[in-house]
Amino acid sequence: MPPRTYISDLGRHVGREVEVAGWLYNKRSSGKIHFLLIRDGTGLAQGVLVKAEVPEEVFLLGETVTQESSLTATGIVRADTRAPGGYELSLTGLKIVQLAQDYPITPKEHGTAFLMENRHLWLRSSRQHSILKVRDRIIWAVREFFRKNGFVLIDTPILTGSAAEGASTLFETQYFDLGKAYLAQTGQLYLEAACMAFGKVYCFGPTFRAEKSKTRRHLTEFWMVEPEVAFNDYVANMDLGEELVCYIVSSVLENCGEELKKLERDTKPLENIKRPFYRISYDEAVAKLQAAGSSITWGIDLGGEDETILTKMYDKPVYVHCYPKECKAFYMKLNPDNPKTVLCADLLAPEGYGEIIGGSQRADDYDELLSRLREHGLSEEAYKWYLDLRKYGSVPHAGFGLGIERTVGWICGLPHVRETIPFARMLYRLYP
RNA sequence: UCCCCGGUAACUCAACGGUAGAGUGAGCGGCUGUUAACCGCUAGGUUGUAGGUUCGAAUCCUACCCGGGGAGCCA
Repeated sequence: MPPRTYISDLGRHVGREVEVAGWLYNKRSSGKIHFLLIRDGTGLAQGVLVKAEVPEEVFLLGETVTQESSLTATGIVRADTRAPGGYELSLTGLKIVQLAQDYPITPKEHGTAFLMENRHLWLRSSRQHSILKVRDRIIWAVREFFRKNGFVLIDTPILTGSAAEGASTLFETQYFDLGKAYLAQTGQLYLEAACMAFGKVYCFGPTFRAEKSKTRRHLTEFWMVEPEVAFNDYVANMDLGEELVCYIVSSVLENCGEELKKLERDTKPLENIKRPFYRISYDEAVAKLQAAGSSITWGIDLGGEDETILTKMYDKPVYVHCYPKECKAFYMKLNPDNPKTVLCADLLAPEGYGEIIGGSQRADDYDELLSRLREHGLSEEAYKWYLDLRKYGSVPHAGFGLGIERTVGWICGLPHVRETIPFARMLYRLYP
């Protein structure tokens, strides 16, 4: 029996007979010669089946085998520039593991609604394969970055007893006899507790928003990484965000060149992602937007259109900091230089991809936090433990959340976040 | 929740008040180097649902259902 090999390793076996195991990606035939395009998850290889060179029954299997049938094939590895992947197999044997019938996704065009309905199969196509490999790399880069920089991973709860950011809509469930529980929309409050224990911490997990958002930038379930650092102010927080984003981008450029090429992503704008990024205050942003014709007035949040206008003025990500406090969550620290604003900073990705980071320095004074809780009409009892953190050795601290799917979408140059996660959860999609 | 767009063959679309059609996929046949292979033939439809207007509706009107995009909100 020839040795089993992954397609990505074929280059190490030129001239020798090997076995590959996978699925039929596509097939072309010319009567006395079949071209079987085989994928195994590591790559694509073309198997060439010549009538005169194999037993009759093997050649017939080449006619029978259908798109996405599972199979094993043996053959001699040859370098050939005509073949996708650079190597091809002169087939000596072929076995069908299971014969697929009427595979719904053909090599021709399909609409996204149909493809999303067949997401469990769509994952097999090369474009989706590339996107999810970039996602994998981004997640590894995030974990590497925090580990190298001395952060401790803290897993925060997904089931919580109260809303973290108040107004947003939460997914609700009944929690035994203790009443309603909610799916977490951030791990931040728990992370603040952990950063008082460990100094530098981060959490990384799924987060849930029951908002009825129907846009290319929203999912109801998405992944967010959130660092929190004791003794950092909002400026150091922006520094950390820049370092993280640069680390992610350079890791993708270094390791995913092939994937980005398949996605036809122009890597020039990504190669430009180096510190420092741009930083402007909310006040400056409003002035620039008004000059550019936006109808924004001081005191309201930037709209999607405003973000697009703003990011197109810059060739790198841009931080917008110190928003009016009315736009932002109760836990953000008031700006001592202008108490109408808070010490926050959102990072807008270039090329119109919008907000990928939202962060702030946190309110660390007991009385300030208490009055802000009351302003937002939140229960003091539910936040007792959170207030405790301001009673026992409170320190300045800051953190942010980075949205993984938006980051994947930006780096891959995709029009919609639904392709950046294996199984997207959206307003009208819970299947498959 | 609001605004805009759409729903015709398995898929992508055409037909725009007068006999529902093409390409792809599927099935059969041909072809020894194909690259979304190519060539020939065949099968495949209660036009999202329910009502209405009309001699006649895929087409016009109303309601509903299902999707897509955007607003708000956010990562």
